Amino acid sequence: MTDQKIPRATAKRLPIYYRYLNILLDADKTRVSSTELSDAVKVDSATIRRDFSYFGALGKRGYGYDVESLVKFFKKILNQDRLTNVGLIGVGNLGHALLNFNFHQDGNVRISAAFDVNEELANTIHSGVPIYPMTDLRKQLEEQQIQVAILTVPADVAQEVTDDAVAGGVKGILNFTPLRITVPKDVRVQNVDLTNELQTLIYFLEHYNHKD
Amino acid sequence: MTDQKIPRATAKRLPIYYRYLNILLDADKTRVSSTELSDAVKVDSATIRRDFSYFGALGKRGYGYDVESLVKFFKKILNQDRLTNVGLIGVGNLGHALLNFNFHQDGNVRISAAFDVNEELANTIHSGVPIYPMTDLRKQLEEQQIQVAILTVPADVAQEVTDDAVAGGVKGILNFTPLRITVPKDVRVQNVDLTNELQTLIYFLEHYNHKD
DNA sequence: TGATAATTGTGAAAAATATTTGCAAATTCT
DNA sequence: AGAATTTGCAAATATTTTTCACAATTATCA
Repeated sequence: MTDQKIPRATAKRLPIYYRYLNILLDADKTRVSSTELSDAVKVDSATIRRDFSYFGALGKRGYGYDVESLVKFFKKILNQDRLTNVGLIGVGNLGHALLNFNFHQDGNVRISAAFDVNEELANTIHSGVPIYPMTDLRKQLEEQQIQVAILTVPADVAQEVTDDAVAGGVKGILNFTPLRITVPKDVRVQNVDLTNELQTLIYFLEHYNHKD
Repeated sequence: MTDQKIPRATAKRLPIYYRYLNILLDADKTRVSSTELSDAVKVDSATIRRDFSYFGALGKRGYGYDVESLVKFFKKILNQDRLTNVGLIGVGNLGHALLNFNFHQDGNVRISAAFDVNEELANTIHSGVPIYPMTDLRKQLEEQQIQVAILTVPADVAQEVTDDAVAGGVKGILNFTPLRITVPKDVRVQNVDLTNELQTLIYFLEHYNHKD
């Protein structure tokens, strides 16, 4: 919104930087150069400087970057400074695992509500997260002002559930279904298609014998 | 190996094409044109033809593509025609879910062995998959000729486990740990960093108000 | 203090990747 | 046979990402 468009490639590296910077912070390092970072995260130092530069001048020439302020900066950029509540839609196999999955290693993302069609699951609490019936999806999302949803429902209901979630105010969806859901253009979808990932992996395996 | 390098963007679209072609097949459609496909999968028809052309001349001018042979062809390309055995390393939350996860909707991928350090888990069977102690990792991978592994271990042991798996002959790793593991260049790693995906999603959410 | 070394930030070039155009060639359809 | 389709593909274009290269700035040390 405020800042200009950051390249997708850069955005994807931000969490990687952030993670390593935190390690440095824990190790009480006060400064770090792009070259040092480069070694650790396996990204060319020029690329790192370029990436950082999209956010302005974060470093000091002849010195490098101050670890603490860099962490603080990225914490803000990556919304790690406040809790983001996330809804989990579909408590099957995968959904269940994600309930237990420790998303908030660095303490910013929390699944605060889950939904399932299964009446028996509904109104119980799993891993500290209340599970609501699917019929309450929209209402609960609205009430709890949840803007991010993880979609782990069967493919055949993916679209209708999505529509419902969007109606409930969701603006970002982490989509684990193999379906390419359709959403209004102000809603962002990030697809995580595990089957697809495996297939692509196997494809490359069979057809090339090298990394890239 | 045999075929030349296919662009990553193309490779990622293959499963999408494949999925839709199967739908056509089920609906007893015998032919399809790139234009028709285009509508369905939301990819420009020229791009589709370009994509297909990497694999040779699959269609007939003036006619289009024969659905059945196309499906057959992609089935082979995507290794859907034979079972790929996969090892699951680390039966924690996520690992457990993946054991149950129906990877082989179209019947080609099967987790045939799982591994965990937990002595109590080892030597039991979960969801029909035998769980071996981590100490047997290399041996079992070798014996069962497993070339693909799903890595769902804690980050702090990710690298050593990887080394072990690679020693056991693994050529492809679906890496769920947040660590960027180091492997020989003939081993391919596909990273699935859920925390990262969520963070990136949230980042885009906060910073742009449009899809792309 | 002044010289030397380190390091950023960034314009511009280069490289990599991906899409689109345009059309000859082949095929079908009537 | 002639019109209408539709592929396959070379080449052009567009987009995205990385890298180069160096002035500007700051730190460090003799």
